[in-house]
Amino acid sequence: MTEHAARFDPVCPSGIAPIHIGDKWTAMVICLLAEEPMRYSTIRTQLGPVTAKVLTATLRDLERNGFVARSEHPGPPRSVHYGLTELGRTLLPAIALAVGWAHDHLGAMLDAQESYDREHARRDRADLR
Amino acid sequence: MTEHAARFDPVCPSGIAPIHIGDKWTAMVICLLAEEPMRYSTIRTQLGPVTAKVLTATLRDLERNGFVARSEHPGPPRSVHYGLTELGRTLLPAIALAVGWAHDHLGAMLDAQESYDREHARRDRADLR
DNA sequence: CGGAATCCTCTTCGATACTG
DNA sequence: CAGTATCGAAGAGGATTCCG
Repeated sequence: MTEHAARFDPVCPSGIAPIHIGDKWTAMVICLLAEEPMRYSTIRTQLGPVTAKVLTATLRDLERNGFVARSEHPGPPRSVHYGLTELGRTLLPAIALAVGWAHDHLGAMLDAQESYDREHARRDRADLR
Repeated sequence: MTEHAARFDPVCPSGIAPIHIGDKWTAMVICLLAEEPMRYSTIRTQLGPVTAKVLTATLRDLERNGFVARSEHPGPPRSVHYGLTELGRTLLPAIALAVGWAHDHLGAMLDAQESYDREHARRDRADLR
């Protein structure tokens, strides 16, 4: 079954959680490519709101680090496929750990933030007098 | 035995590796506090080249997330201690995984970078003609 | 001693428009 | 289709100075 819509929640915890892989879109790209090699425009569609510039920069960085391999098929219409390398697969446990941590402890972290912010809002109001 | 000099290699891989915990100094602070609670100035000395502003921001963020607890002992001279909470300790496996990954695969990643850069330096020179 | 205030630079991300 | 070029906004991190 082929998915044609974005597959990542816009409020996905990857921006909130304290464990990060690469930069903003890196972990999501790796997760996509872990299933199967994929062409540029497919990655773009699946990710949702990422600009071509940023996606290209992300893929270039992944390629430079040896995590993904790029293969160009001449056209027209031409297509460029990206796939995870063996080295790239070594990052999957790290992503799994990050997801697991978020599942287990993100709620506690958000509660702590709320308490902290509430406490310091009270202090700030008190400081005004 | 008390250490009075910085304990982190200035070229520590934590800035190069693709797995990050929090921001620049977060993982190192957590590693320090994992051994024992510590006062502000001790953390500062152990970390080495971190400014007061950035260390304070890092500790505030950790405190807000519920990862460290702050306890103030009035003076003079006053002292403020920071210690890991139970929630904070849940991040230790993530740090261990990051360190383990770097130990196992960082060399391969750096080799890939070198090949990539060499390859693209050749291409760039060729493109000039 | 443990910060806070201010100023600065560098990088990251996104929006937009254009191209082989 | 798979990018590149340019611009601008925002935040992270550091240097410096001052404070209770």
